[in-house]
Amino acid sequence: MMISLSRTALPRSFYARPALVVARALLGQVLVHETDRGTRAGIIVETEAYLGVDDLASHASRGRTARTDVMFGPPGFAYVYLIYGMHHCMNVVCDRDGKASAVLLRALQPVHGIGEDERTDGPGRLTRALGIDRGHNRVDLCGDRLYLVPGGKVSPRAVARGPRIGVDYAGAWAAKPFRFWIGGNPFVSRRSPGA
DNA sequence: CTATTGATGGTC
DNA sequence: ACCATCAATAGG
Repeated sequence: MMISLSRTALPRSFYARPALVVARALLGQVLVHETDRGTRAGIIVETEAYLGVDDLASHASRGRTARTDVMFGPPGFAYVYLIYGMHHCMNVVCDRDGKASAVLLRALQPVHGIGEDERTDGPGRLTRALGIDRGHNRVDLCGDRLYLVPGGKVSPRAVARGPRIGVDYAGAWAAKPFRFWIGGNPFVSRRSPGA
């Protein structure tokens, strides 16, 4: 099966919008990674929006550091970091240059190059299944190794929302419904009601 | 089935 | 000291 070429990748203008808009729009799109060992791809079925320096759940709220620098830059780049010493999380930088917002990719529906028994629900499993690690930090998603291509339409009725996972420390920001998933899709993480 | 815990390392 | 996590294990 042939997977789309990079020239069909979503343009930078797709990412140059507020994180909440991009988080919703990412549902149904296809994440593609061209690895040395072949192409791996999956449909995005769960995301979380991180809004900027005021969002206490966002790494950007601690200021611009070597780690968070990419979030403050132009949209359409990957922000990949290691969490709990073991798992990588992949984010997509969005909004305009200078606005530190991003969307965390939390779950995929396997499309190509992913093992039958391999799970893709949860941000750590997602990156492992696609072979994404810290070396992909700052990668341009408008390039030809790691990018997104358009997928099928997701009905607005199918989109579910809820609070983000694991951000209880973020005060009032923790309760805001900034997580999006495709209701009824069996590949969303099991902490998503209606999954 | 749910709840708890241990592994593990970069960031600040 | 703190985590945008996961898998294994213990408990009901």
